[in-house]
Amino acid sequence: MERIKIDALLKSEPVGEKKLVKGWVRTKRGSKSVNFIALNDGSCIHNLQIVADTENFSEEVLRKVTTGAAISVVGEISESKGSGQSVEMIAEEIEILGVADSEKYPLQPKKHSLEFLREIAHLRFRTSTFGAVFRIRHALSFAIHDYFNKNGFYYLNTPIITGSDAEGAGEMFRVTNFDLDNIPKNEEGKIDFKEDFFGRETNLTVSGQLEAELGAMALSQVYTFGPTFRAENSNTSRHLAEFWMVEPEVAFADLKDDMDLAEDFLKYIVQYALDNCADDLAFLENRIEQEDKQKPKDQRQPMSLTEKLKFIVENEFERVTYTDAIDILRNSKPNKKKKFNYLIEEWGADLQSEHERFLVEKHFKKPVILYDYPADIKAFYMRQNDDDKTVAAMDILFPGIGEIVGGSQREERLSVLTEKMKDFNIPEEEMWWYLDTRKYGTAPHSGFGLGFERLVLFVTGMSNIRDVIAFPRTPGSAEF
RNA sequence: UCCUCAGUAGCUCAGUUGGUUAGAGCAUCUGACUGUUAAUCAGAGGGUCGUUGGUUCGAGUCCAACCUGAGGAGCCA
Repeated sequence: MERIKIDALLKSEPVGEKKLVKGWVRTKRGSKSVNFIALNDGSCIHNLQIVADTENFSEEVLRKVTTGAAISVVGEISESKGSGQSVEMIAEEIEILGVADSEKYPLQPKKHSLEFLREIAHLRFRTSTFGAVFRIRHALSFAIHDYFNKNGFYYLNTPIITGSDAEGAGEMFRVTNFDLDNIPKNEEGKIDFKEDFFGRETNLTVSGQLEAELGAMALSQVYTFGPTFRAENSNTSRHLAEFWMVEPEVAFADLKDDMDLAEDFLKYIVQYALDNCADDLAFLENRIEQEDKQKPKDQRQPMSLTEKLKFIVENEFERVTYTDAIDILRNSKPNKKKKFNYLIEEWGADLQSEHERFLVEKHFKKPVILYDYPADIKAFYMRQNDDDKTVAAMDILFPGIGEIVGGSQREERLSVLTEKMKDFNIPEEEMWWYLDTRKYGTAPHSGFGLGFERLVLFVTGMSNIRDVIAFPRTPGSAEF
């Protein structure tokens, strides 16, 4: 008999038919005469209730049906006599595929703290919460490819090992094949990278953007979606040393086109989750509500998870220039009453988390796109505006997450770009290939980077980024 | 990296101004129960109180350093 997934079974409710299911036991309860087994196979949030009449099975078999065990069951589907589920399976054959010693198996049929589950990340997939999170993560990932494919973008795989250290996006992880106890030195006593595997210094990528630009300058529209590495000693609920980033790059597009693309893209992804992950979202929403009940009223979420997601889809993002944002902040109550840790005094200051949160959560109460930032606080490749003070950069800020997207129109004018690189101390000779796109057939182009885990955080309503990636890499932590 | 808080049974936590043998709920095990929904009821087992050092007649409790975790900040996506 062919196995049926529990999701398909619960949706079709084939009452009266004999079916085969396989999965992992969540709980077993019952009396002398009858046992109830909650079985989950990861195909959906729901469990299938298996009813096992103790007369039909040896004590030996039923004793091995414990939380965590993998079993295979054949039985007839019938309407449930109990409440809580509409159909159940009356077991005829139970095969134990893999036992789970109940004295040692760490997952119990009760709520565990997320901190504890992080320590057993290899098993946390088996909980309802992480099942929901990873199904949603998959759906979002699929929606991203779907959106770009429908809109004429090509998926470009940019290198993970990069020879360029000029990407300007933070500390990099060194990639080397050297025997670390015996590193070759040159005549000056410095490390001789000519002897290393690639014949040069190499690192893990911090961004695929520069390479994506090269692709966009021929294919018109490309996107990358891959792992990204930052060796920053960041210990927050929003940062990972290894994370996944989505980076579209579009030729013949200015900053407004870039903002339009990012907003449309985010709305499509969120709508996709609403349309395709209703059960998992409902579970997570309920979970958040239960947690909120423990908190004081002023710390509770103003909107439920699905309300929050619908709000994103249904409302225009607020577009504000950096200059206007500074004015709003300067005249804001927390600034005047000196409640900000960093007071806004003059134009040119970098915005802190508290300022971004004020704009998004208090002032506009919706996603905000900030654009036209001071050139001094942004990267070298961003296009200089006519005012000579600002660059065509934009950040999208989401409630609870902060910066979810960072993008810009790229500097396409060779002389302006090389001038900028001098100011930023970036050697032209290392970037010859990048500059070639400005020498030969240069054109306006734009793009942005989206932190995938931050998107997953927002859509699932989880609060720590380590709980939306299977095996988080953070400073001092690379178990599993 | 900085600031704050925490670390007691498998999990979640309580433990009084330092004072006999360190507790609870859940989980586990044993038994009871004809349909349970985190089943219920009865009983049992389970501890190097994060580590090291110090103060003291005496430390889970006080002090120091370190380790681990969480929240916030910086860096950013």
